[in-house]
Amino acid sequence: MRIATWNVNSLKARLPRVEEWLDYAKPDVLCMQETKLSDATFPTMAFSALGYESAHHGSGQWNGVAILSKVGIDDVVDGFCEGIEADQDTRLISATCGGVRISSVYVPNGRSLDDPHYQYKLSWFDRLRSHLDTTCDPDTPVAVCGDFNVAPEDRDVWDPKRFRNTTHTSQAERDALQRLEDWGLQDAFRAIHQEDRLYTYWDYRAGDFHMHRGMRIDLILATKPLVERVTYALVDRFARKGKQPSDHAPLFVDVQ
DNA sequence: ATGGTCGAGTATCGA
Repeated sequence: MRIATWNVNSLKARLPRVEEWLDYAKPDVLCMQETKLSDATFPTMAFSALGYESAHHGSGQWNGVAILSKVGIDDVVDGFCEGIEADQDTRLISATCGGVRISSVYVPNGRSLDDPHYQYKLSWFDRLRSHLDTTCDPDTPVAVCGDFNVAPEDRDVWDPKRFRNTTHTSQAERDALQRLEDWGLQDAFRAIHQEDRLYTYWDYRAGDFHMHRGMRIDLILATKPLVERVTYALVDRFARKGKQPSDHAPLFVDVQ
């Protein structure tokens, strides 16, 4: 089973590239973020034509998350579960696919350390942890996939010095990510790859992609019973090249 | 040393 995640940065702008990628990468499950679509404009038929069932949670213009699946898509939940303060944005959708509880997450960017969105980001992480506490069991297969807008370690950004006193690398953000790992999630990509300079996001500006100036902020976090089944993991840099790419590359893991 | 691009929508904001 191949589980993938991709921040597509507008599914309207990206649909041809997503269709192309589904055709050759053949994921069983694809989590998408930043669809920037309402549920009414989500291209359900385009994906069903390729053999995928889908679930989308979006309000249009900003954010928006989706799950595509060839292995079933059951018990869909939009956003945080009951009992947790509702999110102002559409950043989380969860479903059970092929026996795995899958979430597609788009963690708030944070903007800057003194911006209210930074506190929103930290609060969002804590609510995600509470959501997992309430809805999932770390002794079962769970995958939380998406754009976390946090580089877990300094080696996950191209130049750590440039990221001091900015979002994506601050201790509070990394602590929030660690609390998800404390619950029972592991970085499935790192289970396979220990090398540096492996990124998932490159700014459109300044030729950052070609200069290898990237960040590893898209993650597949998996519980122990799932991460033990991972046989292969890849960031598909090919999808960041060519015509009208997203600024993120897709990431996937294969599980036995 | 700084900024360099996209995509939202159609002036700027967000990333």
